[in-house]
Amino acid sequence: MVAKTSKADVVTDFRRAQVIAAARERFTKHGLAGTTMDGIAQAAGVAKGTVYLYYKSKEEIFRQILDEDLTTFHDATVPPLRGPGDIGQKLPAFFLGVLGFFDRKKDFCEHAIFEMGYDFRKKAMQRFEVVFKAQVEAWEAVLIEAQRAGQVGPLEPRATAVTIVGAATGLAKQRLRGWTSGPAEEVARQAGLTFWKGLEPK
Amino acid sequence: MVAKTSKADVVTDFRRAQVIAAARERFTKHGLAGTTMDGIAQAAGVAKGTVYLYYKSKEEIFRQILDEDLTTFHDATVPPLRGPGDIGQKLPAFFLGVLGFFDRKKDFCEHAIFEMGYDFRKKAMQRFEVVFKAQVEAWEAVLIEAQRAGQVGPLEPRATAVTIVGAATGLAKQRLRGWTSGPAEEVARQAGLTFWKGLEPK
Amino acid sequence: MVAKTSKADVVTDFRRAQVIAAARERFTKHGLAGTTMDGIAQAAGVAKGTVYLYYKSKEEIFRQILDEDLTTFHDATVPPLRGPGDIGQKLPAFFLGVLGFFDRKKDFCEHAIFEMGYDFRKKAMQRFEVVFKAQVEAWEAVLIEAQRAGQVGPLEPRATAVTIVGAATGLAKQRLRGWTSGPAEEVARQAGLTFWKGLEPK
Amino acid sequence: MVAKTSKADVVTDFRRAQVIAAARERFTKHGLAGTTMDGIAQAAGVAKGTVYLYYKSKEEIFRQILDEDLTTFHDATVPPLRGPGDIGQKLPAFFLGVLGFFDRKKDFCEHAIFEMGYDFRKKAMQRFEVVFKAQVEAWEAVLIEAQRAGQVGPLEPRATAVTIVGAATGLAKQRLRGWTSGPAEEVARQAGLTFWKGLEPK
DNA sequence: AATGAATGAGGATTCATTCAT
DNA sequence: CATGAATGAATCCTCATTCAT
Repeated sequence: MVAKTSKADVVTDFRRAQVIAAARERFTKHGLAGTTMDGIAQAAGVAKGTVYLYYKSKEEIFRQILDEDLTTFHDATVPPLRGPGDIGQKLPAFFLGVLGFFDRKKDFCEHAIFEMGYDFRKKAMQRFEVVFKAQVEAWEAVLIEAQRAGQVGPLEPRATAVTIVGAATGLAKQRLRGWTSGPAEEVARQAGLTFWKGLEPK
Repeated sequence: MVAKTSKADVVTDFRRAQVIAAARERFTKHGLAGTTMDGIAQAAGVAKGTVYLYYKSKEEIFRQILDEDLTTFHDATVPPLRGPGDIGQKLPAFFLGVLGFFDRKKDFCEHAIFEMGYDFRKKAMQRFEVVFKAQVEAWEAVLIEAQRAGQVGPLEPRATAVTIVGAATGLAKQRLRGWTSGPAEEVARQAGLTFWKGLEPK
Repeated sequence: MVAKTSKADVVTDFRRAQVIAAARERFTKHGLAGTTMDGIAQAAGVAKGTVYLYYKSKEEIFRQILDEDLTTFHDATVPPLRGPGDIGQKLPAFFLGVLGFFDRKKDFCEHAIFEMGYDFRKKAMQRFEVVFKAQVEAWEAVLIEAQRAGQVGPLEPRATAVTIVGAATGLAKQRLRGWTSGPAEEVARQAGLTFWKGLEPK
Repeated sequence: MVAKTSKADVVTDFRRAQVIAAARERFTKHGLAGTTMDGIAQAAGVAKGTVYLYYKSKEEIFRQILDEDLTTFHDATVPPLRGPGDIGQKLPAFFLGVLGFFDRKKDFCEHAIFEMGYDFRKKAMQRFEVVFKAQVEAWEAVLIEAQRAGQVGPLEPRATAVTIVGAATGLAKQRLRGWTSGPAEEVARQAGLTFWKGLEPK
């Protein structure tokens, strides 16, 4: 039997997308605390009550946006590490993935990541953690493999993986703050080089 | 003649410290928005009105904590870069400074850095920016000098400085999240090595 | 096509009237400072938040009441002076207009006129001033015209106008205080006579 | 035995005067509600607690000022009516007394008279009432006497007295508002004339 | 399904008054 | 007597959530 998408489902999907888009815009502009359900409803062009038909609380809306973005983030950074290519290629690619994501989501992340309450953040961060851990593990695997192949020196793989991932998000955050301005590609290349070649003169 | 501290001054200092300590604890547990003046007062063991005798608003309390911490942060990370020592020493020292600061201020920074409202954050971030910029500039100077002395290869100093500073805060943030657990010294050493030696085999 | 009043408009009008009526009552009983939004809401039989749906602050409510009453006041006293009739008729009519207004608005005016805060009053008084000035000017015109027609003696029109207007409000205020009790008509007639005939024996 | 004024009494009197003077200034500038005990204490150059040593509440301070001023007001307006002189002299003299009082106390009255809360005003107004009633009665006596002597026409004495007193305070209030600016003497003379001669041509 | 009016708990801030020193 | 730190009740206003239409 063929999966059937009823008219109701279409409407529901449409409304949810409408609300999410509006909420993203508001969270972006005003932060989590500064965003009101009124604001979201208005931006979505529906009545406040309607928002509650599709999401049962402000938190749920926020969580969904976070979920979506984290999935995007994961997909942009982890799978490539599992593919072919040597570290010299994977380093800048990874940095670019991270920087690119934050550049694109700049608006939202600017507030979103940083503005949640206690319990709320705890849950949100667990989700972030999953992605970061996946990145660290992917890098760890890459480094172990590279060591086996003699492509890198005798560094501790776990610690190095953490350093790389930390550096990537650190750079991204600095870009969010506007402290680094060049094109993401150039920054990613440069950072990749620093890690790959080190600072020591040859 | 010796500077004289009146009894009133002592009490004032004591109360302010009391309030700041309490506020730090509350901001830590509940975030900026989640912290109430009632909560701060209670944690400080005084009446709500008393808090207002020493700070005229929640924002002022927050700002003071931020100021204190930023000064500490700056002093722990920038001056050492200006002192003697080669990059191989300065790298882990710098990482340790950053990690150590966030480890110690973990409580407060956890929320503080990331939770302020729109306009509010703008101002707060300008203060953070000052410290980060100072770090970047100090590193840039170190790298230029090192290049002149032939101690490092032909990397672009500014971009490299940004990478180092970004990496340091990135690592610190990961520790805040509990994603890296070892002693700060070890992490700093490891990260320093990665930057210094690079990943390439010799 | 006939102007259409939507149901929403009707409800809005009703609520606003409800709030204004309640506020009038509270201001009357407790004065401006002594009236709380809770009190107004309660008197209006709605929740506090509801009041804020229709007026965005206590001040706005107060201002609206003031505006309404000042318009009424102006219309009851100034236009008649511009119509036909000699001073002997206009005097008691004017007194009656002023007394009647304060009698009717007794409740509110009792406090309203006299109880606003510093800056606030300044603005409110400018509005009052407009009405009083209009009265004075209307009287001045009446007196000048009457002099031209030889109906009054050689008094200074401006000063006399001020005296008449001052006397009218003074009388009204005494009634508010309960110091004069007779019917407004009689008081107005009597005062009109005093001004018209003077105290001197013929 | 001679009344002895102990040193304590002198200090007490001094302090009370100090507080009253300061309070007058603050009430004048900021109104009743806008004046804080802190402000009064500061203006008096004593500590807040000290104010409470001499007056047990803000209301009591206010009441005392009112009492003082009302006594002044009474003495400036009522006794002269009982002295010799015809109505033609007493009218401008009375107007001048009223205007002069309000001119001098302008600062304080501006707020004081008009800003008290419900119960508070009730009491305050009873005191005002006493003075106004005394004025009305004094005028009534003057008019009755004058009628007996054939100096005025057949007007109703009570109503006329009310009109005169109302006019006087009305004029005074207009001056407080700044709507009449000339010298008090001239305004009083003018108003006296209007009442004495009436508006009718002779 | 959609609406948006109504709700009321919650929070920052003020200030008259008290009381230990 | 004098002080001024401490108190906490009181008030204005916001906004997430509900529910009758």
